[in-house]
Amino acid sequence: MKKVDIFKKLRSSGLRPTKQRVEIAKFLFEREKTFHFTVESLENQLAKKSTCKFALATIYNTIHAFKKAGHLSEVDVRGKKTYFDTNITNHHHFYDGETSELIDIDSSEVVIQKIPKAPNGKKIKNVEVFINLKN
Amino acid sequence: MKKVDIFKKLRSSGLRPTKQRVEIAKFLFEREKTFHFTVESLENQLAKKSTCKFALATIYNTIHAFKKAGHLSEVDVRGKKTYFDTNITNHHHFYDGETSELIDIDSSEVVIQKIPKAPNGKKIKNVEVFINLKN
DNA sequence: TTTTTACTTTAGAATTATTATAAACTAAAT
DNA sequence: ATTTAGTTTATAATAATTCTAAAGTAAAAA
Repeated sequence: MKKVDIFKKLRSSGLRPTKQRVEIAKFLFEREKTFHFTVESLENQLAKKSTCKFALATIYNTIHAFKKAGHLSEVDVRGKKTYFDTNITNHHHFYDGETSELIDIDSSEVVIQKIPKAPNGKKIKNVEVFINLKN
Repeated sequence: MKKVDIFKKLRSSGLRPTKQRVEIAKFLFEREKTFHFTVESLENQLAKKSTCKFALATIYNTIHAFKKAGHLSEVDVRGKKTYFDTNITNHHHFYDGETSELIDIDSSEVVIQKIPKAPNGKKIKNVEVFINLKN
């Protein structure tokens, strides 16, 4: 992902490209593969990688703006912390309860043959499959 | 569910049948259909239905013991509160984000044709399907 | 029974993740 | 250069949950 795209992501999220936000955006989007993170893990890694400081509130605000703009998705995981995913395509997850680790499953890896129809007046937004793992 | 079964549930969860615990167990298990609840909703309903008082800690402790013993399951839902389910069979859920409502889907209503194999050294514990709803 | 022991309840404090606030700061428009 | 509108930050507030320690209760022992 190029610098230009980082700026595009920020603008399309309604965010001015400040030092902190550019660093966050680069950290999230300037990589080959998508990944999962929590605000806590993001804070730790930013603290290591970057020279400037980040208030927690800044990280929360930025992440939420990205999410609202569709550049990040949130993953349903049991537990206290919220998990985010830079993979915004339709996909599924393995979840390893022992390590609290999430692993992406490509949409094509799961085929659902039968599904109930939505209840009265509701429509199906999307279908998410969680495969819980054990040792 | 008979009184005897309530006591069985308590004992198998390692809990002495105290007044509070019996009331909680009756409220959860003495009904025709399974249902979903949060600790907050449970507290409210117990306060209405019952004569005795319940400390929050008692509700949390009791629920956790039931869960540990397999008499309750926890549902993965995005959000702050934890949802519990008295349906402990393998099943799936509709989730209505607008009303925060969970609806059970019987296992037989969903047929999965293809699924990836578990990663290195791990096994599949179970597969949960979430159908997110919109209006 | 009574006594003893181990487990329980409870109110309130502590913790954890997250969100709100308001003062100092900075980017962009004028 | 100055103004304006948006930002960062430290800290306070909130919300769900867990911990704690004192007072209470069920079950076991005598």
